[in-house]
Amino acid sequence: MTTSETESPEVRTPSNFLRDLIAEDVRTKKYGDAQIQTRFPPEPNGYLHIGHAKAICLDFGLADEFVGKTNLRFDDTNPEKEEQEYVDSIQKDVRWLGFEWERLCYASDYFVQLYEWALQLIKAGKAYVDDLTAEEIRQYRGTLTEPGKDSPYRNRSVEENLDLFVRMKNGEFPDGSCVLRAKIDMASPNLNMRDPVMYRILHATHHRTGDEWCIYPMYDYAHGQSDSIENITHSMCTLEFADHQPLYRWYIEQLGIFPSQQIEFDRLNLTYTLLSKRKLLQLVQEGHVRGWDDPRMPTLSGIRRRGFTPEAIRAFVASVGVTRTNGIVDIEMLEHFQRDDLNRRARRVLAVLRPLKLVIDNYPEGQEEFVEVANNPEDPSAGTRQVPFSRELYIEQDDFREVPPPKYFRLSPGKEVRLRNAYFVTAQRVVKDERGNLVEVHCTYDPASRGGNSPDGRKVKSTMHWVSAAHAISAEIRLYEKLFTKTDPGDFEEGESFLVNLNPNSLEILTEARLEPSLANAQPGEHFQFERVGYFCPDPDSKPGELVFNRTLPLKDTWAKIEKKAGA
RNA sequence: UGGGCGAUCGACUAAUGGUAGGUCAAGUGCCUUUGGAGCACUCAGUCCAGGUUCGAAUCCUGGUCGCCCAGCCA
Repeated sequence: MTTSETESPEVRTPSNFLRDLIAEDVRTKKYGDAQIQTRFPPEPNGYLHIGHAKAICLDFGLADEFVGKTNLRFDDTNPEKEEQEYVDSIQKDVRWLGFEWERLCYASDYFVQLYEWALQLIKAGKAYVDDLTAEEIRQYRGTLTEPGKDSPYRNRSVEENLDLFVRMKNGEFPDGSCVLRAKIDMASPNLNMRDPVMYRILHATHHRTGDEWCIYPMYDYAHGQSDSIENITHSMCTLEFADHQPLYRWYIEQLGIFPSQQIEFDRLNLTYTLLSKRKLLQLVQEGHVRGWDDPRMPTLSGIRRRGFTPEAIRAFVASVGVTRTNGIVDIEMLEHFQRDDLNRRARRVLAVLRPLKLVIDNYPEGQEEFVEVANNPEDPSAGTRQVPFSRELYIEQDDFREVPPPKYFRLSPGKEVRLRNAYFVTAQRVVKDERGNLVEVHCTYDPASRGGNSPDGRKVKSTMHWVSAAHAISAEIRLYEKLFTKTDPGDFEEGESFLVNLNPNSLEILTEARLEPSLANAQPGEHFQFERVGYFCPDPDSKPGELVFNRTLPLKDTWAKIEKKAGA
């Protein structure tokens, strides 16, 4: 059993440069016998979105693969934007995605250590207090093509810097009056090295440290050292931080602490999707959506409410891979993995979104029976259930045409179709109201076709879903379309904003839907396929007797394509 | 026009000097008690120009194009 012929043809996801790099570090024992340690470092200033899911899968997934550990660390160095609400939602979302952290950390846990290291750098002549205003600092920084010039305060004595910095920390100075800067090189072609600010004065209340501090470290001064404190071996971040890497290393080298290494990868972008925390915040604050967890939002809480699953998201992330090129993934790719997942697990039910009464003239009045229906044809172990059938039913308005267009296989006068798992019916006549609107279709059924097959072997072109009018329950159905009309929501004319690309039809609410009675006890967190329609899930807005369903995704619709092609 | 990073089917991504392959999308057919799913097939790519080599997506040289950086945000 050792020949290559008997090896199982296991499916393996192709490698990527991150995995290769870590594997190489493990092989060469770059960190000795220490285990691989990563971290996921969100700033608690907003909700996590699908883009973060990629980072989470990489940070946790790769560590896991190499038998390492991952910390969840809140990068909470800016009290003005951060809130406990975000801290809570982030933890919930990471767990929902299926990951558990080794340690829960906060950059604010390291404020004392960071402060002491700042004193150390001042004593070493590597940092100074600068009294320049923010505007002056900008001017002194130079431009992309011109070098900056030294601040007049750059050569203060160590004693003076120490005194000033301690007084900064003690709250003797107002916001913005001065900053602590690293003394590096004002002529560096990398702007990040032109004496970057290490600390600024912010008399703000921090969500964890309260009013204990009035000076707060900048990202660059906090991140690498936080990594180092936690013995992070591989600190993965997105491409835009590549220019920060020299500074990341500079602090670690000057301080002589554990040499964590930063590695950058490409951020996830999706068509028709906005993944900017600032703009998502704007959508929420200005009421363009119903909240961070609006099912149209790309936030993890939004797509969770929409009915997306962690399994599908993880499969999607694995499939798009990781490189250093900036691209934009087709949203269809995400939707494919979600349909694939739900197709395997979602229980099938019959539900009519836009009802049209169908009366079976030759079915005995007052009679009812139950037909057996498979809960999931993809999974026989899901079993079957009994669904009530009677003389008056509802079918989908779209499933009947008085004048059928070419290739239309559904019900029309004189045509015979199958009611799923029930009987063959043939449309006979229609009933209209005084304004000429269709209100009922009358048909006849073939009693011999019970279960959905005719003993004479007769074939029908179409199978349709239905619900028994007398037994059906009603529900509100929320249909979602893309939130934006453009592939790139950030594409707009001068003087406009991304809001012009908002899709006015992104939410449609249906109130007439009729569902099979087994759905009466559906709970949020469950997933269903409404046969022939799409995947749906109960919304938390549901109340007893007042069900609300979200459409996660519609089923692929070949007929819609045919119709579109014919119309075009 | 300083610095950094990058460029493979329409999209994402493999091939690490040796047959340019996979997934999504698109299209065709088969099958079907979901016009779903599934199955089969098709379309379609190495940014450009030179060079090295028996052989280049890969190495070298020179271009072109794209993204990022001038917060006391992260």
